[in-house]
Amino acid sequence: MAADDGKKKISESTIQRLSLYYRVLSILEKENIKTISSKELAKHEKLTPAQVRKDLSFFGSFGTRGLGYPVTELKNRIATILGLDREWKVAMVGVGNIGSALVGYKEFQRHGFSINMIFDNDQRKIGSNHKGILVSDIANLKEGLRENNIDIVIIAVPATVAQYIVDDIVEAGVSGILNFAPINLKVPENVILRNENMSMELEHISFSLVNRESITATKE
Amino acid sequence: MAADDGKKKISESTIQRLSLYYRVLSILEKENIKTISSKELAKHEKLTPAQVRKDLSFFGSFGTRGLGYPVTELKNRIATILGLDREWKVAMVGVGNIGSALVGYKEFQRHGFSINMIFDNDQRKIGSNHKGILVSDIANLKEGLRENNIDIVIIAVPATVAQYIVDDIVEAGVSGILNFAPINLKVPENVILRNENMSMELEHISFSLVNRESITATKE
DNA sequence: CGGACTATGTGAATTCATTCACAAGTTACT
DNA sequence: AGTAACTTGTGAATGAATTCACATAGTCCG
Repeated sequence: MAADDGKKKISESTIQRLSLYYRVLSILEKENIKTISSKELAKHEKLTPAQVRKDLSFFGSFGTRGLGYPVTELKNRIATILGLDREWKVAMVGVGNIGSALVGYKEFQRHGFSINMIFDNDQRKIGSNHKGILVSDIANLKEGLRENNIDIVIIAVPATVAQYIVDDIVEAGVSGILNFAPINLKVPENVILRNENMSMELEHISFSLVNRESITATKE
Repeated sequence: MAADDGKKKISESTIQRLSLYYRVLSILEKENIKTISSKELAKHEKLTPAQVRKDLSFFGSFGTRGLGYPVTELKNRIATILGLDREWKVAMVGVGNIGSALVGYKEFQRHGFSINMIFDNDQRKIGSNHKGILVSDIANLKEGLRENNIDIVIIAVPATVAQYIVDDIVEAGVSGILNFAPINLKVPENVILRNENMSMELEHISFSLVNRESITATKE
């Protein structure tokens, strides 16, 4: 069971699916369901049972043959794997439309991400209170992040300035960044950068609708 | 049905990357750059030149050997492929934190997605104006979507009610749905459903940070 | 106009991810 | 205790996506 130090390469998609499992398991736990099979779990997220088992097997063997997986325990194990068993200190840079919405997004808190700093460059916002958090001047970004030991920064600023801000964040020693600006940012390779591009999903829908039309045209 | 005319199967990730190319090309066009090689294009999004060429080759051959791709033309071609050369009528369901932010999100407009209906169930919001759009009663969802020929609906409601709303949307004949609620929704297979799960990316960062620690610990 | 470059487009090779299939462990029931 | 029914965990097989490598086709410049 302690086969941890072997550097297995876990695929991106496996990690994404762990998030999904975690979500489902949380719901099942609330419904007081004690045990779930890979088959059932798979059905909840439209995956195959084999995939569920393979994903989990990268991290250990959590199930009982003939029975399935213990819901609460598996949920907790996944929480540990994903690092959700701790509180992450998060800062938001930019409280425009998106930034402001994310500060109030309950789902983040629920998973252990607590946003407790906000930065902006708008003089009208600086010093004001946003959902109980004081908005700091972005001029103090670097020191602010350092002094508060921020783990992760969420960037919700215009694409044009995002790179400058990232540079500061990196200099401040933060090594997890979630970027909402629609641009590809450069960071040193020891920094984890993930991008959230909301237009992309809409464009995917658009693509699918257009390509589906040939089928629709021939009538159902 | 009829349309099995040797249709190439385009992978999810190719489509995602087309969005990225589109984004880069738009910027290049503004910078008045006329031509770009697969190598340069790849560099902008940290991909390989071969991947860029392969992706594009699924849709035709747009480049000139020895020179590269014509920026504006390629951009327009991709727009056509992705269906961004038209105006999509979008409705937002739920104007809480997230919904409200997305209604004001400029990036959507820029890509041809114009949100021109909003639905909510909160009496205090119904009838009010949100960034110039009248908030309608969600009780009228089905008729509203039909009457206004909505193409795509964005769901930003609590997970607990999301499925009911999706059922209505589907019944209204809408066949593109972007879901922000953290739950897996069921739709008929002719409906395009995509999910945007913002916690997922944060959890990915969290995972990477935790797993990086072992490396950081042993290395330098 | 010709030769040196440059860069595409694409089958073939390779790498990576998913699914299959089955031995092995566990339960439930008689 | 024996057996039928489940379900995991995992190598092996399959399938998908990425990268390689090169023939092909154009550019550029003296």
